[in-house]
Amino acid sequence: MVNRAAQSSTRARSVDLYLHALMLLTNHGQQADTGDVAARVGVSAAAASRMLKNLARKKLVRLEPYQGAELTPEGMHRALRIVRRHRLLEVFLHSVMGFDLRESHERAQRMQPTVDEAFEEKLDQMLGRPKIDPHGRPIPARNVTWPRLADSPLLDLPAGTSGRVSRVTSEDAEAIRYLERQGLRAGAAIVLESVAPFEGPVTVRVGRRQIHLGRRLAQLINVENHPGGERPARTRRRDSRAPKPSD
Amino acid sequence: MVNRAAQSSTRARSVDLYLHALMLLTNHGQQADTGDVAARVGVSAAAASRMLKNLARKKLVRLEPYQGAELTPEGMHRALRIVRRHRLLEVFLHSVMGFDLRESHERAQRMQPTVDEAFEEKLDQMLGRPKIDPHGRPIPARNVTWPRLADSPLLDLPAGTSGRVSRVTSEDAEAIRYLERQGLRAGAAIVLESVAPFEGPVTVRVGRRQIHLGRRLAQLINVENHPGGERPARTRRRDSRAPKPSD
DNA sequence: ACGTAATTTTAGCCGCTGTTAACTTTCGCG
DNA sequence: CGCGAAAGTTAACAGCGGCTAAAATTACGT
Repeated sequence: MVNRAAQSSTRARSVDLYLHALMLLTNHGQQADTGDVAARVGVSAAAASRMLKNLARKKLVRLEPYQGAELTPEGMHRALRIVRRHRLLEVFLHSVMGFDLRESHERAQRMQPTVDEAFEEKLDQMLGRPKIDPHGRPIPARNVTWPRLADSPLLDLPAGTSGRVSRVTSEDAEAIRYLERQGLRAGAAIVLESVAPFEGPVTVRVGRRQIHLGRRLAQLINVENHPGGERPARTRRRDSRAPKPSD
Repeated sequence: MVNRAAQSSTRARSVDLYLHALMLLTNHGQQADTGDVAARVGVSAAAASRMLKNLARKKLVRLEPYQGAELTPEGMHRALRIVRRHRLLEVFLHSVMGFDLRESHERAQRMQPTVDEAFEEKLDQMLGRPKIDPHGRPIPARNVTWPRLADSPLLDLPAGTSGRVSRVTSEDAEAIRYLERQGLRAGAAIVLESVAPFEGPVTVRVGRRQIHLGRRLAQLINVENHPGGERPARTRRRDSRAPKPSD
């Protein structure tokens, strides 16, 4: 009748936001500076500065005052778990609940602290152990490593290659939507017809349409690998509709 | 790129816990006293006392110091919305995610603050607008009123009546499980054979089994109404498996 | 009826995380 | 090279919500 023990954990929420932000800001090797972190988390620079110091004290972050911060291996591990949960939530919110990308992101943010081991596992299972989120970004695996995705950036391929779009990865909803309207969505058959030199436009064929894209947009497109010369015939990915992410 | 506005609400969580507790403790008319509230929410009496004062200041609760408290109409309204969300979450967690009753309850508690209008509606929709939670308790309707349930407590019926179990309502998981094992679960055909006088045992028939129940257990059972003399043939309710609630 | 036990309330404290305002460090440019 | 703006850090404060301890109130048994 008494229901102690029911209240428990909504503890340690905001730490997660900072780790998540750091992960995204530093995953290409650089350090993240306080301002960027603050902006990403949505708090004042003062708050971010202090939190970074806390995280440093907890050995989750290596901090060089006035210079920047980066995750320690320990912090990286924690952050990957957070990213995994966040992206699983996004898949759920988008594909199952039907929220658009922006809303899915925001709700995932809010729901994050309610996800624990068990929930994460059931969610993963229920969603069919997705490898990518609704933005086309990879979802860290259960062992908290990045999954091997069987695709490559379109621009890494030689002209003439044909394949199937695996995902369109961008934080800019407009960009995704534009490509979407051109038929460039996950699953679409595509032929890379030419790549103009000097950062010039890229020409691709989608169905019977020929499309010219700037490098920035072309960069967003990934195509499935088809190791030998076989037809691209693998299972098709989740589609990515709707607007504005940022994750 | 900056993602302000993403952080927003996990605000005002614990208030909800107190309102929920008050709703349950007072819904039979009585006042709730501080100790009960504290126990239910799982905090010290001091914490509960102060929170009750806050709620009184906000006009959500009418408080007689040292005596007890009850919800104002406004508070009742808020509480009903909370209960609605809690129970929808329980249905989701139990029926869709597969958590047992106890876990569903605890998780619902934690997830509560992440549910807003839109989420509530999608959830309700996705679950087929359930009228009862996994404990057999009614889920307040969208307009925040108790739903009319087409059933009656078994003990309100005259001996000889037959019907179909609509729900077994209890906070005691053991009780539910015991009845479960006797075949007394939602959907089961049941005949009320006799009710012994002087608070004596109740005899029911389930299938070809005859079962004798104490009044306390018998009280938990509700049977569907079948207005005229028609066979009970309505759509079967969700089943209620698993253990320990408290909600 | 009265004193003691139980309950409730108040007071004071803590930790967390946000803010603004002042101070410090860095860095680019004249 | 030095200076001022920009970026980062520290300080002081706020509000929430928990806790314990002490004070206040109520309630009950003899």
